[in-house]
Amino acid sequence: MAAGGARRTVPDAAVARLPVYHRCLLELEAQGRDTVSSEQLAELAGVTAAKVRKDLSHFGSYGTRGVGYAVPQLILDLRRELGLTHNWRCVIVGAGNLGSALAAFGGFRERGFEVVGVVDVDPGRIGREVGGLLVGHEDDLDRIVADHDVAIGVVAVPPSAAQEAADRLVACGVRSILNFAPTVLDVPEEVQVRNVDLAVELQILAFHEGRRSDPVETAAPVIGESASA
Amino acid sequence: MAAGGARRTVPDAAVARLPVYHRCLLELEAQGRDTVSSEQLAELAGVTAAKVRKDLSHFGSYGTRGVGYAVPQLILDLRRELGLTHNWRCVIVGAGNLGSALAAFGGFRERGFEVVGVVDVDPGRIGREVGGLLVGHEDDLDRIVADHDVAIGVVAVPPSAAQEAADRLVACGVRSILNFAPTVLDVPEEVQVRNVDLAVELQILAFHEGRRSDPVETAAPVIGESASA
DNA sequence: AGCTGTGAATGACTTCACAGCA
DNA sequence: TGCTGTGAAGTCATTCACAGCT
Repeated sequence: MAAGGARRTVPDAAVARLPVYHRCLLELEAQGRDTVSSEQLAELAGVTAAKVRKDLSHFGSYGTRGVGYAVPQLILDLRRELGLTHNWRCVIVGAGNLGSALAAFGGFRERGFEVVGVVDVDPGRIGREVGGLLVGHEDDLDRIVADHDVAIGVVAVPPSAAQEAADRLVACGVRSILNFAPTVLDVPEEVQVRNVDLAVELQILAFHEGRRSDPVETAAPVIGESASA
Repeated sequence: MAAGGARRTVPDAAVARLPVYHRCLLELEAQGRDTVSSEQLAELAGVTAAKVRKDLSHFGSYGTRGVGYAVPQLILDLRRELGLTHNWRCVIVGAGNLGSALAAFGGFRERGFEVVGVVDVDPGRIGREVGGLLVGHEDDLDRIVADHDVAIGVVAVPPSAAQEAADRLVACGVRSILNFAPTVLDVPEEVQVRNVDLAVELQILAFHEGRRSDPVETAAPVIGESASA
């Protein structure tokens, strides 16, 4: 918890936005822009200008007053801060629809992540090729993680198998897990988990959608719209 | 955002957790449990007991003191609150790896969502079958949305095509979009967007992984990603 | 002038702690 | 007794507003 850790403490909310800034800056760079103001970057990232400035100030990346931020420099700073100066190796557990789609997704490599293995327990899937990799057996996990110094495990199995998949990853020494299974994983404290539950995302949309003037048989009728950025 | 209605104003952070409670309760129900305490539900959902109680209190779902919450009743309350009393129709734009995986993903239907169409612009994909549906042309979008009263559009196209896909959905009358493209969509104020950028999730993991001395456990769903701009 | 960086103010969310009911 | 529901306190995050550099 409060164990004396890193000096620079960046709020979680800010951390979640840094990758978005990074993405926007790459676009700007591709367009040949060499400076950008907090307001312009905010527009691109879909946030407020004050947020951009405060977020960037957290790790002391200084812009130039009267001008803005130097795009290439800021990209470097963000890359360093996000640990993207080297590629992170990932392994995907589960070669079903989602796991295969993730393995084949080209967007990872160019953003600093390399999928070095895909494993499954289903013999019908083992040996197939997805995204240029052969699907291995789950027992190969240990070797794959060790051989490639894998840092991140992706859980893309059905919920009933998710905990076991996580246990295996943890046993192999993986300390960061991206979990697509609709289950809360039980892992040791030093392992960080991020959950992406697609149905949850849809349900959140549905919640807001339901509070418009929707023909759902709810007790309360139309109530003031939300929204406004 | 989320200025909120007059009466029941549920904080965004709480809304993001309701689907998780709902999911856990379904598990409990399947196990035959008929009551659950805030502490037990918290354990399952990976949050604190106080959070559970406060979240549930927001929409006046009353438990029984000394006992806990009645599982079936609470499921009904959550279903009503989340607007899951009827199925939501969704359409997926983009029949690439991800779009196909989403279309074939069985987990949606059982959680209240039905994919009624998948469209693409690539002639090579049109006509193929994914998840029991034939991939249609993007020009069919209008008809699909109208015919099935689609409420939610899923953008699963490359970033360069995402804005156009969103524009089309909006033009068809869709007011809720789940965006998997790594781009900030520009949509009218009344349209709500939730972004899921897989590379961003990995980058957030990498950030924490990069600060080795200070492990962090993160289990919170992504909030603040929803836009209304 | 233009725009960043930042304390101070505001607002949102979480946790505490306990009264009150079953 | 056990557990919920909830004000109050505390923590975290966002916005404001302006000093200060270019």
